[in-house]
Amino acid sequence: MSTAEASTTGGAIAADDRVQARWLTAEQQTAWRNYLLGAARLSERLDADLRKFGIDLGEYEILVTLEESPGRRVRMSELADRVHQSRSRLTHTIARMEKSNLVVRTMCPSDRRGVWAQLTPTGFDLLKSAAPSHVACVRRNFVEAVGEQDFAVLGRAFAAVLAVENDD
Amino acid sequence: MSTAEASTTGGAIAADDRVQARWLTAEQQTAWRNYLLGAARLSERLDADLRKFGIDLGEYEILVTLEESPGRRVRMSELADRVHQSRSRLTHTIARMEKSNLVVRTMCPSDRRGVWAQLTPTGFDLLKSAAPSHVACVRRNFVEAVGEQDFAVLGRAFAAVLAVENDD
DNA sequence: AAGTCTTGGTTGAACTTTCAACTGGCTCCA
DNA sequence: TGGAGCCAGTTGAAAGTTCAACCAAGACTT
Repeated sequence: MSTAEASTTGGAIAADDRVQARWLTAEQQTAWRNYLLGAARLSERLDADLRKFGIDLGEYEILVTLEESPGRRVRMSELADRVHQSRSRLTHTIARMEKSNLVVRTMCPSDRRGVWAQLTPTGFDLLKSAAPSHVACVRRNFVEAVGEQDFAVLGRAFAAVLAVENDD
Repeated sequence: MSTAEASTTGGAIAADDRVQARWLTAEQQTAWRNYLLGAARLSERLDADLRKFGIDLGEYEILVTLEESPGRRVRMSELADRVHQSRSRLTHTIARMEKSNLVVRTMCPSDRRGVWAQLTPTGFDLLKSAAPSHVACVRRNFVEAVGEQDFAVLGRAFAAVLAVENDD
């Protein structure tokens, strides 16, 4: 990177207000902002697409995760991790989805604290009908927009983000 | 699965449920999921960092945008675009920030429909104190995790996402 | 076998975001 | 000059998310 310049991840703070720290270079700032904006737009578009089927991306991810799992069911806390939602949020979300008959909750026999979220036939049908449009949307707005090469880089990049050790 | 196989952006749908469509390859799926998960984790970490200062990423972006603008003020609807929030959401957010004295709203003389959101000295001070930690957090969890090279690619990639023409 | 600690999950209230309706000011054209 | 239509911004209720407190069951310790 070139030299560290005073700015607040962006514009210039008046000279006498400069702070001692390593800022981002102009290029890095641009990249960062492109990311912020691009990611926001992308999820807007995916949500808009899924809204036709009455769900949002979070719920779609739940359906996919369930569908992929043995018996089409997953325990709540594992599901929470896999779809990166808080336990509490997942409880509420699954409650809503249960009302729409997309999933059902059943007690887990081996661990009586546990609860399985299970995909229903209705949920599976919804997934089947939403998937083609959704995948097309991801391809069009992301994979193809970015290009195969860069898309692969992007995959690595976010794997690296995940790998950053963090004192959570 | 390696080549484009029946799946719901992910796992296998039973053979007799296959749908005609171009799915993602296994590598593309992995990349896509890394992105979904990585992006979620990243914003979690940035939010956690900013929470120390009593704001979230959305509010931080507002502060930065204002700070960078002539007179440290921007009209509501332009601000909404620049921080990719809906007009309505911005109204509520700015209302909250006004209560904390981070911004003030003033009538725009040239267009009497218009409203300026203006950064206050308090808001500016908060920005100054939050910025170093925030930027460090972005560097650590994103720029450096990903590496200079790939980070640049990422910038291009999301510019491409933004460039996808869309019948909004 | 009791005591404590941890884990899995839910609850409800507080807070934030979305959605649709609405006010009022600008524009343009007859 | 007076609509018709559009643009800027707000409003309040509904929907969704977060937060902290909670209950119940497993696990570990003695």
